[in-house]
Amino acid sequence: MTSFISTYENRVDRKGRVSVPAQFRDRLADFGCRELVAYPSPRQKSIESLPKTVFDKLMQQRTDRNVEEGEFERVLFGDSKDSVVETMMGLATPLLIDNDGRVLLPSHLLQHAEIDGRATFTGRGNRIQIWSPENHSKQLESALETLRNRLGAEDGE
Amino acid sequence: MTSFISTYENRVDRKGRVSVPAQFRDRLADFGCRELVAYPSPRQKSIESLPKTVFDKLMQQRTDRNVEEGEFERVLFGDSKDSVVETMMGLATPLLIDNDGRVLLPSHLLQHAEIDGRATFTGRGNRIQIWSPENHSKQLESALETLRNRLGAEDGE
DNA sequence: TTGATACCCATGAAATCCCATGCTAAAAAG
DNA sequence: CTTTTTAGCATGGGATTTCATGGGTATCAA
Repeated sequence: MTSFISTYENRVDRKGRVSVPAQFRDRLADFGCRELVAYPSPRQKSIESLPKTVFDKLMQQRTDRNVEEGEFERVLFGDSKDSVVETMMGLATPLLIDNDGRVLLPSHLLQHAEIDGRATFTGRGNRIQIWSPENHSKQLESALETLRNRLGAEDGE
Repeated sequence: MTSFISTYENRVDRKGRVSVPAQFRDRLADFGCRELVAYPSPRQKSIESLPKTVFDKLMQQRTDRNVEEGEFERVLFGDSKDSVVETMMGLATPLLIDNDGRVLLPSHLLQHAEIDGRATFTGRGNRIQIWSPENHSKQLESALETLRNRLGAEDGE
């Protein structure tokens, strides 16, 4: 299946609208999907998002498994181990893509990601991350640093 | 199994277009592929690229498996162990080959590889590298130097 | 009514398509 | 063996389409 790759920077207008990069919209269309589900990243100052169809599928599997296994308490009250995931569900927001290919980013997500004026969309395989350009650069720089260390600095060229 | 070999130097026009060498296009056709995925080499001032079909296959292995297995947190937030791979996904760009056999090189890749006016395509088996002619010569020279040292300067000339 | 959101259209810039040209190397003709 | 054709390919430029973006208007709820 197709995956989300590459990085794009788009403008957030005064109404809070941003164009989802056309490349990503095309990938979404492969899923038969015009909607994202977005939630704050717990570790980073970024927004994570999934195609709604993928998100729904995950939820379904999770529920089914608990029901099948007769985990009544877990179905009724949840599982303390999963509290992180369940917390995220409360924070998750569906992002409907309009006819012009734009979404409206809710303010709590904008605040979490410190986005103001410009937003960087970056592909993560089956996810899409949304950053402020500044925070994205920082993150990328440190990730590359880690990568270089891991590969080991060979020829300087 | 077909592979990319040999080296070609082509012109980058003012729109940022470059012809992909016909030899390489033919190899791509063997993969049933009219598209490359390009990303900066972390160690060198060059662009690395793979046939999109090959890249997709790689990604698919790690991407879809998590979804199938319902690995919740991993799908939602990614896996810190895989951060290197995810970083590369953000840096990767699809390069669509047009009807004239050309691709449009995005500016961040041109900058990374210090390409301006001319580009050197060089086969690396299953990959294609793209260099500025100058950096490519240097790299080649030092690679040969390394090779000579390794083999030892035994036989006279 | 007011504020927020969805829908519609206009615009400029950038990416893509399409066609013409010229170069080079191989093939054909003398 | 030399000269002439031919075909494949890289390259340039103009035309066309895609895309991001801004603004106006309709719709709905508080």
